[in-house]
Amino acid sequence: MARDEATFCPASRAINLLQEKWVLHIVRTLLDGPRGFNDLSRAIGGCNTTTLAQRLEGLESLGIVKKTVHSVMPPKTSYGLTPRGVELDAVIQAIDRWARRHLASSDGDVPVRRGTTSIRAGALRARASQG
Amino acid sequence: MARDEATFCPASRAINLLQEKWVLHIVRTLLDGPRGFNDLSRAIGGCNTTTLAQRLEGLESLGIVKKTVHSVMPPKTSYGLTPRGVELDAVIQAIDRWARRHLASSDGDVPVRRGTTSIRAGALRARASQG
DNA sequence: ATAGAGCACTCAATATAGTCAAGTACTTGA
DNA sequence: TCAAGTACTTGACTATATTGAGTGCTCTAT
Repeated sequence: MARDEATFCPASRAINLLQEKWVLHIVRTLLDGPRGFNDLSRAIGGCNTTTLAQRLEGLESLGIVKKTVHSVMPPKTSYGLTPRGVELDAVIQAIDRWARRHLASSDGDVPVRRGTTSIRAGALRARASQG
Repeated sequence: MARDEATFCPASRAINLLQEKWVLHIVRTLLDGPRGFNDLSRAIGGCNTTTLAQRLEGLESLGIVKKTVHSVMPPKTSYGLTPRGVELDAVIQAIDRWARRHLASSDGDVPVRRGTTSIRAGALRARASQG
């Protein structure tokens, strides 16, 4: 899209948002219910706390995630989805359906070294060419 | 997800794929029909040719994009979606529906400096707090 | 009382991913 | 011959993500 479309087209802006690393993972995990910071971190796995804190702050500022600090001792935090966030369920489900159809039969031992599965040229080529 | 889930859960792997920068933009653009390299680059906008070439190669290796070299003079290349790629339409449409509901009313002048809209802490906070 | 563990982060350094500007090698048309 | 279009590639640079450690709190066990 041109600069104009990037800024004015809602779909483009949503894509820009969802393509941020870990955002979809966070939403997917939170769809199962609210979680504390470390709990969420473990559930997602692979995403370090620095990045997670950044993403959570960003998502909160967009009204997708709601941070709640419980006034108990010790003070506990929980992150949950707002109604706006819950509606991303449709996106996650569409991804899930696509994945079941097209990724389910692949073998599982993707050579992930760090971070997540990358599609950088060559990384998955040998593997993908099997299917 | 734990290392196991990251590798074995199809949805997680699909998310890892779709969160790669520009992948969703490429798919969305190609949904309208095949395009040549420069044409696609212009249509997406913002994505430089280096990254585009990498993404295209990765997506091709995953059977989502099909590269066709036409034997004309000068030789023209066109990138189109495979059936597997076309099925991502459901994901794009889900994103589009969500975007229309939640992003449409926002003002358009998102402070994009380079690349795409970032949700890094603070970048959109002031803006998002308006809605 | 002190140690160890869990919570929710933050920081600085480093690694990786993405971008920019330019260049390659080709053909077409003026 | 020159400018422009095709489809990329290269190298330098920058933005972003990750690592590993550390902070300050509380709770439980010894």
